[in-house]
Amino acid sequence: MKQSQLFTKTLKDAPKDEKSLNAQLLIRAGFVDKLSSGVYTYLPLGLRVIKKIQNIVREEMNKIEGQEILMPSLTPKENWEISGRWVVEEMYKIINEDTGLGWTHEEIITPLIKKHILSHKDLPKYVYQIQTKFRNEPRAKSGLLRGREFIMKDLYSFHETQEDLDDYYEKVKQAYDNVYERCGIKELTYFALASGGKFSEKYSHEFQTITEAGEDVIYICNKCQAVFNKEVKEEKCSNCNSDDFTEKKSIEVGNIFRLNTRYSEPFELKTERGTTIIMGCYGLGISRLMGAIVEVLSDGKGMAWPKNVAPFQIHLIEITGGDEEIKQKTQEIYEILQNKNFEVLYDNRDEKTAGEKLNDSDLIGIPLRVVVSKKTLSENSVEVKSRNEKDACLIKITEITNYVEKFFQ
RNA sequence: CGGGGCAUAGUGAAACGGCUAUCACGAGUCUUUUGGGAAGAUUUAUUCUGAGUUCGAAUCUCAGUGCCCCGACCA
Repeated sequence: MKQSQLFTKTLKDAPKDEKSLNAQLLIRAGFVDKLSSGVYTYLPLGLRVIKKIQNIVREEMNKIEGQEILMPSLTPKENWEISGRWVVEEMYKIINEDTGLGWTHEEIITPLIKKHILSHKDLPKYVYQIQTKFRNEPRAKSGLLRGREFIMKDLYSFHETQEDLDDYYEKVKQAYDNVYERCGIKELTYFALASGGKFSEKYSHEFQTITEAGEDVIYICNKCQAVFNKEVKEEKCSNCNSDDFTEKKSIEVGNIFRLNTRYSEPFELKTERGTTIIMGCYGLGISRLMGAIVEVLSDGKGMAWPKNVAPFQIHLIEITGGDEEIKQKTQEIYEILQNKNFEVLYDNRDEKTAGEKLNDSDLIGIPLRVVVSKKTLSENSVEVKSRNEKDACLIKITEITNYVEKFFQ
C-alpha cells in the first residue's frame, strides 16, 4: 500500500475532547473516526487491525488495491436529512417497541438450537458469531473500550452433562489465553473470578488486562496468584486464605460463563430423552481488545502494534531529497517485499520531510521500519528498526528478504 | 441517570459587548526543499442550534443539542 494513496492522513494534534489514550492515538493516526459518542468508523488502517484480530484475511481485495472501510450502523437523523433520505422506508428506525437491536443472543440461539438439535447424539454443539452489538450505554467512554456499537465474538456451547460443560469451559479458557498471547498482551492479562451477574450462576470468569484506562479493579493474591474481581473479593483469598493482595485497575477483554439451564429451561430446550440441555456462553470484544492493545502497548511517540495484529508488517520509508534514483530503488525494494507476500506500507510521499515521515511511522506503530536514503544506498543498504527497539542498524539490500523473514518468524 | 466542564475553519488555538473574526498546522495551486514536524506566495468560516438583551453579540441571558470527565449502571 502506497501511503500517498492511503485514506486517511495523520493529525498532529488529537481532538481536544479526547482524553483517553487509545482514542487520541487511533484518531490521530487515522485508524478510526468518531461519528458520535461510542460509535466509530473503522478506517483502512483500523479495519486491517480489526480483521487481524478476527483472523480473517481478505487478500483478494488487497491485491486489487481495494481499501475497505467499515461504517457504523447507528447514524444520526440529521445526516440523513441533509440528503433527504430520512424518509426512505428501507432504513431501519427503532420507532416501535416490537424491535430491538441485539446486545446479546441467548434468546436467539436457544430457540435456534431447539429447532435443529433433535437428538442427544447431536450434542455437544458449539456455535459462535462475530457481530456488531448495540448497547444503549448510559455513558459510552474511553474510546473503543466502551462503545454503544461495537464488534464482539460470542460463542455458545450446548451439553448433555455438567462434566462435558466443565471440560469445554477449560478448552475455551485455553483458547482465550492463546488469543491474548497472539495479540501480545498475555503478560498483562489475568484470569479472574468474577460475579456471574443476574443471568448466570453465582460465579463467572473474566480475562482482565491491567491498565489504568480500565474500569474494573482486580485483586491478585500475592501468595497463590489467584485473581479476583473487586465485586467478589473477600477479606481472605478463597483459594489459599492469604490476605495479601495487589490491587490493579484493569479492563475486561473477555469472559466465560456457565449458563447451565438459565435459558434452556424457559425455552424448554431438552433432548429427546427429556434431559434439559446445559449451556455455556463465552464473549470476547474484538474492538475493545483493539483499544486495550493500544492502551497497553504504546509510548510517548505513538502505538506499537504486536506483529500479529499490526495493520502492516513493514513500514518502508524513502528519504529521497528529490533524487529519483532513490525513489526507484525504494520502489524496487517495495516490490521485492510484496512479492514475498509481506504486507508493506510504503511511504512514497514527496511533500513530506524526513522528520514528518519518521514521526508518522512512530505514531502508526508498524512493527518493522525500513528506511531507504542516500546514506543507506551509498553502502548498498537499508536501515531497519523494530518499533520496540531504540536503535537501528544497516543491512545489505541483498539481505533484506532473509532479515525480514527472520524478523517475522 | 446524578454531578462537573467544554462548544470559533479539517485539527489545535486567539479575539474588552465595537473595524473585514486572527494565527499555526492540515488541505489546494506555484517555486524551492527531504535523516526527527521545511521556506515564500496564494486559497481555505452559517463562531453548535433557537430565542432574548443591546445602536451593536463569538463575547451577556435563557432554553435546547452535542462532546469529555467523575459517579451510578454494565449478560
